[in-house]
Amino acid sequence: MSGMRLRFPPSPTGRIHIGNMRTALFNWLWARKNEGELVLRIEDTDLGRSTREFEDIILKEMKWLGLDVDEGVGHGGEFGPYRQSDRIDIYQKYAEKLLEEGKAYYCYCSPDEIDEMREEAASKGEMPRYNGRCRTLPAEETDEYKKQSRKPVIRYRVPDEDRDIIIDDSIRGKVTFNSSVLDDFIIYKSDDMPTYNFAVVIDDALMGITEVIRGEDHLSNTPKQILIYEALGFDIPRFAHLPLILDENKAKLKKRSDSDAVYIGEYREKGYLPEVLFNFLSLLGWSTKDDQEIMSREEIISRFDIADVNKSAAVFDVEKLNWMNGKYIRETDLDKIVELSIPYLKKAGYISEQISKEKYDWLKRVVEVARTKVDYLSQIPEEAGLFFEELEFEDKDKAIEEFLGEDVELVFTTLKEKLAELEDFNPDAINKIFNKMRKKLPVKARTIYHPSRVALTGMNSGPELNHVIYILGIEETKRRLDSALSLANR
RNA sequence: GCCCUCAUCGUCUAGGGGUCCAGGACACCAGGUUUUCAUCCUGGCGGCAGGGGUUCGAAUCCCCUUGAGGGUACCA
Repeated sequence: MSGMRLRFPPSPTGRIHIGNMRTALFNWLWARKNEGELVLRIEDTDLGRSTREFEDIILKEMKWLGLDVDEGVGHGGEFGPYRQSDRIDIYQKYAEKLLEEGKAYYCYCSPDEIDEMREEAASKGEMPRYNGRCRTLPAEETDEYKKQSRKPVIRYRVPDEDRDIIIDDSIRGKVTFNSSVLDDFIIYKSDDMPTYNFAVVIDDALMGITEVIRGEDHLSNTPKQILIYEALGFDIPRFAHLPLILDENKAKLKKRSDSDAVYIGEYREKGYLPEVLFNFLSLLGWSTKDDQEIMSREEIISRFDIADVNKSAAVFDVEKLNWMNGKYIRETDLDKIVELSIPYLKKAGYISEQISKEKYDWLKRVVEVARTKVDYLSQIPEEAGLFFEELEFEDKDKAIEEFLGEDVELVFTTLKEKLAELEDFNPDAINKIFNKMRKKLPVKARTIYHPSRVALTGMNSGPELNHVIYILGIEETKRRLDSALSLANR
C-alpha cells in the first residue's frame, strides 16, 4: 500500500461510454501502478436522471474490462456508504456548518430573477453570474418568502478578496483562475440534495482521496471545489485533468448519444475483446516512448505514468480499434476464440446448445478460417455461413455458365475420384491433389480452381479451397460438385 | 460574449533548441506471397495552423492572430 487513494465516481444517468471508461481505466492504471486503492462511488444526486439500471451497466462493463476496485458500491469498505444518495446526512451537516459560520447563505431568488442577473452581467461583458442579492437578506424578507413557501437553495459565499486560485495539475501544470469570475454557486438544491461541486469535495475529503483523475470538462469546476476544501478545512488532493475523447464530429461524448458507437456495451456485444478495449483505450491520450502499441495489461501498468498523458483531446477512431481487434482475434489462442464465437454462432442458429467433441473440433476449423476476415466476433457467422447453410449462389446464371465451361466435368470427376482415394483427409493432402491435377490435367489452372470454388461455396472468392473441402467433408463436397454438374445438365 | 484548455500526416501519436529536408501506427495507394478474397510481407502518399520575436540554430522557448474543445445549470 502506498497510501495513494483514487476514485472513479460516475453518475448513473446514461450508458457508460468510451470516455467515461477511459477515465476509469486511467484511474485504475495509476492505482495499480502505485499499489494504491481505487474507490468506486456512485454520484446520483441528480434524482431525476439517475437510475439503478445505469448503475448496474457501469458495474457490469467495468467488470468486463477487468477494472476491479478495492472499495465502493458493490464492494463495501470502511469509508461508506458509497452512493451519494445514501450520504445526504453528511452533506447536510457540512452545509449547516458553513451556514453557521456565515460562509453560506439561503437564497430565495427565482429562476427568472437569476436569468435577469445573468443577462445583466453578460451585457457588461462579464461572465454571467448570480449577483449575490440574498447575501444580506433582511429577516422580514426571509419571513415573507417563507410565507410564500418558496423553497430556498443554499449558496456558498465566495470571499470578496480578489485572488488567484491555482490548480497544480499533474498533466497541465499550473492553471490559474481569478476568484472574481466565480459567483456564489449553489451547494444545496431546493430538493434538499447537494450539488455536485459540494458533494464531490466532501466525499473525496472524507474518503481520503489523494489523487483526483477526471476529464478536462471538470477543470473549470475545480476552483469552486478548492474554495470548498478551504472553507471546510480539508486537505486538497492532487488533480490530473485528462484530455477529452471526441466523437467523429470532434465534440464531447454524450451519455445520451444518437450513435451507439460510443457505448462500451456496444463493443462488448459486437464481439470486441475486453483486452483490446483495454489496450486501445490506454492509448487514447497516452503512449509509450518507443511506439509500442500492442501490450498486455501488465506491460501497460508497468509503463503507464500519469505525467506522460498528453494535453490535447483525441478523436476516437473505430477503424484503428477494428484493426487492433482483428489482430488480437487472429493472434489469440484459437480455442479461446472458438469459445467466444460460439454464442454468435448459436444466435445465428448455426449450432445447437450441446456441442459434441467432434462438432467442436469441426467448429475449430471453421473459426480458424473465418477469423482471418473479421474485425469482431459477431462477424464470424456471416463469414462462416457457407459451412452451415445450404449452398446459395451469388449469381446462379453466372455459376451455371461457369459449370458449362470446357473441361469442368473432367476436373470435377477427377477431384471426386482423388478425394475418394485419399487415405489421410487433411488440408495438406487435399492441396496435393490440386497440385497434381494442375500438372497432369491438360487444362488451365483457372479451370481447376474457379469452377470448383463456385460449385462448393457459391461465391467467386473465399477461403482456400483445400480448407473449404476439409471443412465440408468428402460427402458434402461430392454432393455440391454433383449438384453443380446437374445444374449444367451434365 | 466571458473564463479555461489545447494546437505535429485524414485519425492516434513520437519529438521537450542542433543527430528532424520530422519517426511509428491506423486508413489509403502500389507491389509481392497465395488458385480467389482475407491474412501476411515490402514500398509509397501524407503533417510541424499563420505571423512576429529569442537564438549561430527552432516542430521544440516567448508573444500575437487564427482555429478547435470545454465551462459558463437548483447536470455531473
